[in-house]
Order: sequence, then structure tokens, then C-alpha cells
Amino acid sequence: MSKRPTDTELEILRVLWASGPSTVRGVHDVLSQDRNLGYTTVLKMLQVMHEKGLVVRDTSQRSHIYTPVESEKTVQGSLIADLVDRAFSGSPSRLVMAALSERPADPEELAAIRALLDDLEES
Amino acid sequence: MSKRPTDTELEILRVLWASGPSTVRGVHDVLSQDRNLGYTTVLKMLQVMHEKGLVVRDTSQRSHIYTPVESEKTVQGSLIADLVDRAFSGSPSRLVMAALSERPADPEELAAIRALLDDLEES
DNA sequence: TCCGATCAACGAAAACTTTCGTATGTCTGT
DNA sequence: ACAGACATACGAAAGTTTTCGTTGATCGGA
Repeated sequence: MSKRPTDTELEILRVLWASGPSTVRGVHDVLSQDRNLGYTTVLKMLQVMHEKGLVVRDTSQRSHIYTPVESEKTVQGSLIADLVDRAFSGSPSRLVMAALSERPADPEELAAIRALLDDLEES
Repeated sequence: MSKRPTDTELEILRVLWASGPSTVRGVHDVLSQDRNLGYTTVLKMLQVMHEKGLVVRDTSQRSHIYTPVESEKTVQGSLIADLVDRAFSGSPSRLVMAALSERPADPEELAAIRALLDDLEES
């Protein structure tokens, strides 16, 4: 099935999720704020991602418009599932506990997590 | 600094964590149960991992013995930190919530998570 | 002591990822 | 209509990861 996106692919997907469907230039503008990256590099990446089926594109205009195929939540879910498989023996709760120990979350976040736990226990 | 281990490197680390310090043959035996992998492939991987500083080795015997440099917990922590950065805008709690929603944990696990939350809130 | 099994080392091929230069076509304003 | 700006496509180089064949050394048993 679908492999997980590579590092740069994920970077680009994040721009698309945040900005909505975008042209190569749009993605490049955002990415260039943080790091040096040629325009054609982004173009090539998006072409590759299109071949892989990670994005679809509208070519009716001269500047093509790229849209992610999967939602952010979906990809986050598969990245987690992938990491759980590769590093946590398939146990999501072990990952959760490791993540909680890793960096202290502020009280507000902890409350949100508790609320989610309550939800999960009801069903 | 240190990049995250690649997929195969992580697979090998997991064997070392589970079995303790091992020879190439030991690692290969475990890995071959699940997938096809030549002996010299594992050897080469361990040599590369040694160059990268992921493992140390004892060469006093003919069969060298490899030991991970970092503990499983440490690597799990950096993998999580890495994923949080790359896919969750640096917010661990978002990853936690996504992980909890991903697969239903059984009640026992949920209780363990609650206990951990209690601990975190005390300090 | 000789043979087969086992080992580490090395090099290189294949696959994948990331990067960008160049070619070429199209649009816009003067 | 022309020039400059801007777009896609293509190919290829460089880096990384994964895989394994071959070579030569060493060990252990017949």
C-alpha cells in the first residue's frame, strides 16, 4: 500500500494543509521562509508526489494547483501507526506514555487529554 | 546532531534491545524469521551503524558482539520528538490525542495512562 | 593436517530521496 | 510584436539506504 511520505514530502504536505490547495510558487514562498530551496526543487517534488498519488492537481490553468489526497488527520494517523509498529511493538498506549513523559504538557493540554480518555471509556 | 535511525537500523536495534548484546548471526537469526535478509546484509548494516556511532562492538572474540549505544527509551523519545516536530507542529499533546484516537486501547492501558497523568500533574 | 563451516571486510550495485540546471512554452505590458 | 517574467517538463547529479557477492582469514572436527 502507500508508504509514508518522506521528510520533504511531509514538509510540503504541511504547507498544503495549512494554506489549502496551492501552486508551486505558493508552496515555495512558504518553504523559502525557513530554508533555502530552489523553485524547481519544489516543482519536482510536487511532480514526484503527484506520480506517487500523494497529491492531485488541477492543470486547467497555466499555474497548476496541487491538493493533498489525504487529510492531515489521516496522514498523522498513519505516521503514528507506522511508528507504533516500528518502535513500540504495536502498542499505541506505550507510545502515548512515552510521549507524555517526553515533554511536560501544560495543565490545559492535560485536561484535554483527560477529556478524551473519558470519551474513549464511555464507548 | 544524530539523525534518527533508518528503518532497517531500527529493526536491528530492536533485536539488540530485546536479545541483549548479540553477534551478527544472532541478529540475523531473529530477523530471518520475519523476512528474507542475507547474512552479509546484516553484517554490513551493523558495520555502518558502528561507523555512525549507533552501536559499539567487542572485537575480542572472532564473532564480534554488538551493543546499542542508546537505550530503547532514549531512542523512542527522539523518534517521538522528531515526529512531533515534523507532523504535529511541535505539540506533543496533539500527538498523544491522535494516538489515542487511532486505535482503541483496552481499559487496563487507559488506566495506566490516567495514572501517568496524575503523576505529571503532581509535579 | 586437511576440509568444510563460519567469520569480518570490502566494494559495488540497486533503489530511493533531494536538489537543481536547462530547455521550452506562455503570458503581459510597452 | 518583442522582451522579460514566469510556468512546466525533463534529465541528471549527489546523497543516502539497502542489499549482497566475493575474498580471505580462522576455527573445529574427521
